[in-house]
Amino acid sequence: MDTMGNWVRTHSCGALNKEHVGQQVILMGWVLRRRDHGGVIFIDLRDRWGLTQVVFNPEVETETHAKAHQLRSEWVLAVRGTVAARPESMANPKLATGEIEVMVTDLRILNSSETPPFPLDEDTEVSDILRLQYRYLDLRRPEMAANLVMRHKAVQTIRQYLNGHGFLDIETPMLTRSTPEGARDYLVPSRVNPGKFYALPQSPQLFKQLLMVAGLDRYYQIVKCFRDEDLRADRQPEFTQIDMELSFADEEQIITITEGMIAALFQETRGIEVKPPFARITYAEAMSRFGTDRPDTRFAFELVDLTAIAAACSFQVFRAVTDGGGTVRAINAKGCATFTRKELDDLTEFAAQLGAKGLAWVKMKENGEWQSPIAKFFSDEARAKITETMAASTGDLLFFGADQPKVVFQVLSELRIELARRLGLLQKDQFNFLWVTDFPLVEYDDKEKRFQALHHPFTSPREADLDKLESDPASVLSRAYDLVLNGTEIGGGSIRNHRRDIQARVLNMLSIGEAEAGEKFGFLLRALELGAPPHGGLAFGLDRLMMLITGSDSIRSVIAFPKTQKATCPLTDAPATVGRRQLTELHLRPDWKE
RNA sequence: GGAGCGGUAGUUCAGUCGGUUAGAAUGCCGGCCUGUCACGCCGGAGAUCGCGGGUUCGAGUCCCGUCCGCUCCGCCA
Repeated sequence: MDTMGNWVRTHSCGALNKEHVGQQVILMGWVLRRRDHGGVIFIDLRDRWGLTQVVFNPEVETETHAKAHQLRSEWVLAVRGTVAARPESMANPKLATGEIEVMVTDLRILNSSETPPFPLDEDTEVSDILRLQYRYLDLRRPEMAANLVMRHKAVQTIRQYLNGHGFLDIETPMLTRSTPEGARDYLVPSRVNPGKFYALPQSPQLFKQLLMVAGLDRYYQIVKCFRDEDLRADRQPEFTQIDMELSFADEEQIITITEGMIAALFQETRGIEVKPPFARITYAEAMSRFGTDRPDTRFAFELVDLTAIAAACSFQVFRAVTDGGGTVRAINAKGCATFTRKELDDLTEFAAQLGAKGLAWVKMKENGEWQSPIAKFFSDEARAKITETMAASTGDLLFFGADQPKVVFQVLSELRIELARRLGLLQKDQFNFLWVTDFPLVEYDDKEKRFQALHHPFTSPREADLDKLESDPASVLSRAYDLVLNGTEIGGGSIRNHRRDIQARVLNMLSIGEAEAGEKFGFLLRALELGAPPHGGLAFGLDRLMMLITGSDSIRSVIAFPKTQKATCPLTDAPATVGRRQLTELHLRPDWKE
């Protein structure tokens, strides 16, 4: 094994090209591959920036060549040599450095490596757990490194943009107290306050509002947040938010500033021009047309309301639903009448898993004829009416959902995405942004028998709806807005309640009593009494944004050290048990049971 | 808490109806090779079939339980 000695790296492994021919260089990196011809030996040397072929020729330097025979995958090298142009026929157009190679005169072996537990090439799909256990090897793979580089660029772009718009980057506490409503908290026991716990923040919501009361006017933070809930491909227990708050701004100003930030982000990371202003849709329209508050608008298959027609038809299944206050909606899968029976059975099963009792379908034949298990239950007129309402023509495939609205919306909204997936309509390079506005302030929770905030309890109601706060809570709309990208919610925010009296009425509406409010966030309510300016803001999910920007299927691909679905870290083996002494110090009982 | 899919050599996978010594590719080790670029050729080593139990003359294969991974529902914005 050698040391670096006085060698200083002159170039990265991605830097050299024809212009460097003849120069003496020193490269350092890892052995990606070795091609040992007995005589000449080729090594692909890799670092974060790229790949350079370095050549050991016995005629150039016999001793160095002999030393190079022992090199293996992932050994760490320093090589000194001369940049040589490859003959025309031997250039490798797949490589950025493919027109040159380095003829090595001196080799220093900085470290050896055992055979890696999995190949670091791009061709093998390695199991997730192995990748996470050896994440430092996984991150050597160029596509993973590229994701982290892209994330770095994104963060720098956002900081630069917000700094330029008068925002201050201000840190807020990680050890704080449980926020009301939201998700389950991660708790941290306090040693010096026996029996008491901090909570890790689900978001800096209350602190950023206090910063507005403090007069700091514009705040942002790229900050870790924590939620102790079950994981998904796009959900980790700790994740990063781009958190912002502005004073003296209304929805329009916040949306405009945000759109500029997103445009800069896509320009700098992907070189993609996205043109504000983004499309907008109200919550009510989104639900009615797409069955969800985060519609993917890259494809059609919109929901059509057939409740009125169904209520007047003779099909008992539909009639029972409409008589029971349910809804009947359908989507027209244009040109999908070629679906096989098996595909339809699969989709029916898919719908069943989402709670559908069945999934009626109609294949459109010539002259408006229906091929469908339910065709016989409809009169000619009813069929004609539905065909017309659905704008259905020969070759189309109709799917019907009949149930309570919640079920129908969920089933059909997921079905449209599944159809698009099967038809290859989900183009990863198409970016459809959509603001969703005019959310209801609250929704009724059947289990808890009370209204719950759709966004959070500090969201302001629309001024026009203020007089309905007590009389008709369900009809009150909020000043909240979400930004949706290709069917994924990437950000959301609202104008907050800056007036103490209105905040009190909202809390009252949410059945949060004065005592409870005072105990949990009395400090915020007090701040509202001491000159809180009108303010609002929003937060973006950085991980989700990066997932979409990099075209990844999971946010795990854009997080350096993510957790598994059971929220463990195979690399560090967290979470782990701790000793009795630590528990005792924290006033926790060491004899806990399942 | 629930549903689905998966777990076989270092890795990625195959393994039919339960039946001989569990295969392939790649990687690894050794040998040969001076222009390859996923180098090539020859040879070799390498398996707790996730774990536990059961059925059977016989289990990678069937049954039960359990652990782990992934996707989804619930949960979560």
